[in-house]
Amino acid sequence: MIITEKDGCLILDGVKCFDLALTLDCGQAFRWEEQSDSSWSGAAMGKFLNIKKVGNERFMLKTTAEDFNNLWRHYFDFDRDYDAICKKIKEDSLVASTVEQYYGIRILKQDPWEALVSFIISQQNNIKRIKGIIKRLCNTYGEKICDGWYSFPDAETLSALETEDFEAIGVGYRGKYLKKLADDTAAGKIRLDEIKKMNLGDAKAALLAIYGVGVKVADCALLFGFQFLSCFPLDVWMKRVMAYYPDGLPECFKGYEGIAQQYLFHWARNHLK
DNA sequence: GTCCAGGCATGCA
DNA sequence: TGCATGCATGGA
Repeated sequence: MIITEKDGCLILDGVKCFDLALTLDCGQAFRWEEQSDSSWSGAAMGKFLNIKKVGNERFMLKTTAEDFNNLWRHYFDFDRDYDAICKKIKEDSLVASTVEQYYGIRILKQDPWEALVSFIISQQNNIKRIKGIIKRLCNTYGEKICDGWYSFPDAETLSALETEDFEAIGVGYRGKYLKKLADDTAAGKIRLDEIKKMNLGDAKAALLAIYGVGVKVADCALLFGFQFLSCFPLDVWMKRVMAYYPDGLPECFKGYEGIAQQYLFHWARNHLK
């Protein structure tokens, strides 16, 4: 990947396996919005970013070199060889067809807190409504980053709310989960930074101990927020996909089950309605 | 009107 | 690694 600065923007060349719509709007992150010029705007880690595909393997990012190297490079996992991973998981015939149809899905390295809160909201909910709730949460309780964009509110901020305040932005019965999570995190009873240092088994057990977090929400948080690429979340769509794997997951997924899962998830939502 | 969505806690057997 | 049920909300 070659990085050049131009007119206050960054140009990335040689970026392989990166489709903006498939990566930013595939149900792993909920804050990215496509703009009228087909660029994508979003916020993460307290920063705003606009990114646009401007050529073959070429992208233009409205950000600084400093923020790119400190944050976005890691967020998009640009230093991981996704082509090699795709080649490996394509040893499975169903994944091979999904990768050819939807080539360019990457797993984002999101902030653990944002991922955990987002996937608690996601339970028994649909993606369109999840995005609306999270936008209201950020616009109401986040700090302003730039015109129209707010940070994801931290635990201290949310611990000042009551359950009714969460319900007022449309989270429904999940309000009591968020209230307790915010309180316990702000008080230091839940330490996401410590969970991030654990092995997968311990990290999953720690997340499952949180009120409102079950197996599915824990797996999504671990995959999208704690960088455990071997997690394979089973939601209602993936349970339908599992009919194609009566003998369990193929060996070629090993270590990258979560990436295979995201291709299969996208395929299922489009073909198994 | 009914059904469903990136499910979970609770109570019961 | 039991199973049934209630739960908030809004789009299809």
